[in-house]
Amino acid sequence: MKKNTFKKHISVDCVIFGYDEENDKLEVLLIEQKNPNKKGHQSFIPQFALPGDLVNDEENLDESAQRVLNELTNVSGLNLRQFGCFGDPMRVKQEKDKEWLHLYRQDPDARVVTVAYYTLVRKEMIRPMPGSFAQNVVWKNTKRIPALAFDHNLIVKQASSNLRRDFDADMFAKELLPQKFTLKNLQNLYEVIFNTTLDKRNFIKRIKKEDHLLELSEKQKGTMFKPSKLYRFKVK
Amino acid sequence: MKKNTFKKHISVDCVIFGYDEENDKLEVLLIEQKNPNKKGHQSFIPQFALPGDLVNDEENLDESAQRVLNELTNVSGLNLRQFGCFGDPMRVKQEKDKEWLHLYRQDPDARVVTVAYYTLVRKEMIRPMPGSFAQNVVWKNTKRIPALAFDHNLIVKQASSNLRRDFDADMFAKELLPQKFTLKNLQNLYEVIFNTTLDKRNFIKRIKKEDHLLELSEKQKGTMFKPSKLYRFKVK
DNA sequence: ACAAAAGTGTTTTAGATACACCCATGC
DNA sequence: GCATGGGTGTATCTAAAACACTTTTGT
Repeated sequence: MKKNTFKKHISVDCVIFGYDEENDKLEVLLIEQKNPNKKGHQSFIPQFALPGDLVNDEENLDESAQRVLNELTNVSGLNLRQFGCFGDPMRVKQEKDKEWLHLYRQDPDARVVTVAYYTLVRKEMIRPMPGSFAQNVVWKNTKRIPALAFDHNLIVKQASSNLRRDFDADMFAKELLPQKFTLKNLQNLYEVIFNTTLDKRNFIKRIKKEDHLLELSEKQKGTMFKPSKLYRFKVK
Repeated sequence: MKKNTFKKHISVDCVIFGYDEENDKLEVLLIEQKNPNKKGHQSFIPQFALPGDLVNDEENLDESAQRVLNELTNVSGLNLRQFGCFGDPMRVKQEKDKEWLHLYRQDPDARVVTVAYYTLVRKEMIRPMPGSFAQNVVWKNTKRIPALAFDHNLIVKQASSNLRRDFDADMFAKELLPQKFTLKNLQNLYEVIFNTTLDKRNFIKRIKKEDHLLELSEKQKGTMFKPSKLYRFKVK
C-alpha cells in the first residue's frame, strides 16, 4: 500500500485586516469567486473567500503570498506575516467547494496544504481591485464574517487571535494612521484592535513614555470644534 | 510556461526540547541519518537532523507529526505544537543533502515544504530509540547545536523563540517535573527555559499567587542536607 | 558542631488604574 | 455665548525587584 502517491499542492492564503479610521471598524478583505461561464456550469454558486492560490515552482512562500494577493486584489507591498499552516485532507473536499475546484484547478481532487499570512493596514492605504478569478473584492466587518469557501472561516479566526497577540505600535502603527494624526486617532486604533475602551489620560501617558511620537506645531484644519494637535512618528 | 508542474511534497519536522533536571540543561532530540549500504553509496556522510519525514496521503498534519516522530524515535503521545512552515525551494537543494535525498526519496529533486512542530518534555519521561532511517537518536544541548541537515538549524532557532514566548506553567510544567517536586525543582526549570537566574523569595511569591500548587506533608528523602517540602500541582 | 540548603518578610520602585474639571475653538 | 471635543494631574493600587538572616537537617 503506497502512502505518498496522491498529488499534493501548496497554496497561500492572505488575511488582510483593514482598519477603517472613519468608522472605527476592523474589516477583512475578501474576494467573491468568479463564474468563468464555461459550459455546463450554470449551477456555480460563487462564495466569499480569502485571497489565496497555489504556490508556483521556484517561488518561496513569502513571495508567493505577495504575488497571489496582487493577482487577486491588485494590492502589493504589504508586510505579510506567516502565522500557520492548514493541511487537513478534508479542507478541500466539502461539497460547496467541488464546483470551484473543477472550474479552476487542474487537479481538483488533489490535497492542498495552505500556508496562511496576515497583516493589518489602514483601509484607505490600499485600493483593492478584483483580478484573476476574483469577480469582486469586498471588505467585511470582522464582527460579521459570512460563510467562506474551504476552511477560510477557521483561518480568519486564527489570524484574529494572532493579530491581537502580536500587535505592537512599532510594527504596525506607522502604516495604520496618516502621516500626521491626533492622539485621539491613535487611541481609536488601539480601541478597535483590542475591542475595548481606554482612558485617554492613561493612554497618553503610556504612549508618551514609549517616546515614539513627535509633537508637531500644526493643528487639525476644518474641524467642527476645537482642533487637536497633530503628531507623527519619530524616524528611527 | 507552466508554473505548477514540479512535484511538491509536504513534510513535518519535530523539535523536541528535553529538560534535563539533573544537570539543569535544555537539550534537543536529533537523529543521526542511517547509511542504508546500497551499492554506490560508500561516500554517504550521515548528518544530524530533526526527526521529520513526508506526510502521508489522508493524514492530517498533526497526526503526521506524531507518526513520524514515533517511527524515527519511538516517542509518542507528546503535545506537539505547530509553529511555522518552511518552504524555500532551496531548502532541499544543498549539496550536503543530495545523497541522502537520492537514497531515501522517490523524487529527490521534488520541492519539500515542511511544517514544523515543537514541544518540551522532561528528558526522563521518554526513552527515544532509533527507527526507520535514524541510525541513532541523540540529545544535544541547545547551546551547542551541531550543523544539521537541510534548514534544520533555522527551524530549531525559531522553535526556541516560540518555546520562550509561549511557555506557561499550566501547559508544560505538569509534564516537566516528577509528580512530587520541590519549589527549587520548579525554579530550576524556569531558570533553564529562560536562561536566567531568579530570586527564590520573589519566585515563590509569584507562583504561590498563581495558586496551582498543593503543599504536601511529605518531605524529600535521602538528601545530603536539610530536606525540602514536596509539592504537586492541584488537579483542576 | 558544622556544612549545606531550606525557609522566610519588608522595603522600594515602577506601572496601571481610577477619576473630573477647565480650555480653546467653531459656529 | 454655547456646544463640543481637547487637554491636563493626582491619588491609589498592584506587581515586580532588591535584599539577608535564621532554621533545619544529615553527617
